[in-house]
Amino acid sequence: MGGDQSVLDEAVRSLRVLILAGENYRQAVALWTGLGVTETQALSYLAVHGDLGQNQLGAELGITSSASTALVDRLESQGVAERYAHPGDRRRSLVRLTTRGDDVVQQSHDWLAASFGEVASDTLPGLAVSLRQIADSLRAQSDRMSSRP
Amino acid sequence: MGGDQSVLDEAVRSLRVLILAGENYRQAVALWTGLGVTETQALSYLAVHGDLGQNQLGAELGITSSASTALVDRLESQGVAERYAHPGDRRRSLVRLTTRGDDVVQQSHDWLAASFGEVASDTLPGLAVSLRQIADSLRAQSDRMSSRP
DNA sequence: TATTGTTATACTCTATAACTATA
DNA sequence: TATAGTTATAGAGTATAACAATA
Repeated sequence: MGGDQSVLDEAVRSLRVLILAGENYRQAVALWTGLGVTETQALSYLAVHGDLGQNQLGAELGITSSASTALVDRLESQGVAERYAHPGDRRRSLVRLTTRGDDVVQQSHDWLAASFGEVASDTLPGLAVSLRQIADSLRAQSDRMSSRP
Repeated sequence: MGGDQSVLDEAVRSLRVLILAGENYRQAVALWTGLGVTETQALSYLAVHGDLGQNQLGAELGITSSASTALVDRLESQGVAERYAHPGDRRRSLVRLTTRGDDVVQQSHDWLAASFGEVASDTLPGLAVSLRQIADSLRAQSDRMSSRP
């Protein structure tokens, strides 16, 4: 009867709305902090993955190495992240959050936490797992798409 | 013992990763279709909300009315959406997807559907509800943030 | 030779402000 | 007067390409 299909369609629709809400959230955080959208994405990546090489960070964000240079310049001038030397490879700069960058991340953490307010607390652990599975699959899917343009 | 807190923290972390994956997905769709990021966001909004006024669409995307004009100009020149007259208010232009715009949405629908591949099918209906709840709360939260800058 | 990052230049997209047309 | 959209101009952010330093 196509029940499976309509269930999947509904899930896709919800995911689409969530992605749009995430992009809206990103703009709101950027507006709130006075940073740009890409800057706040970078802070979020650094919070999740820990310190990254400058180009590695740019690759995660989908920008070129020259744009990465400009991005980290802005992050440093705004005091939310900083370069430091890679131990053992003098070509590389690693990037880490400053205390002020951590503050921004913590603030956005609280805002994200509030968005779970309507979710029943006993479903939260399973939901966290599902969100991560979707994120990982979506990332893999996007990378496959990008690799054959 | 802080168990509730750590469960919530883990959920927030998963949501953060999912938002980043969504932004990565957006870039991949833009690259694949040859459209810009904002264009593909607009197509997604039109798919979810149905036809919208030009400025209304821009407001959803967080851009100004002049940027909306330029955006819809691009959507039209690329053949994925089109203006049509509002019946009864000659100031307004409504925007709708073209057949080609629908094709883009359908293609991205399939990509999104694939990202549910690792989710157990019996959890899918409840998951769809949770995703929508999170999206709605996140959107409301972001609007609250934006209204006091 | 390959990799990491920087600089110079051009392009795309968006914001601000002034304007037209309609309600 | 207020609203929907357009145009002109300026600015932010990114891409491309050429380059320097290190592996």
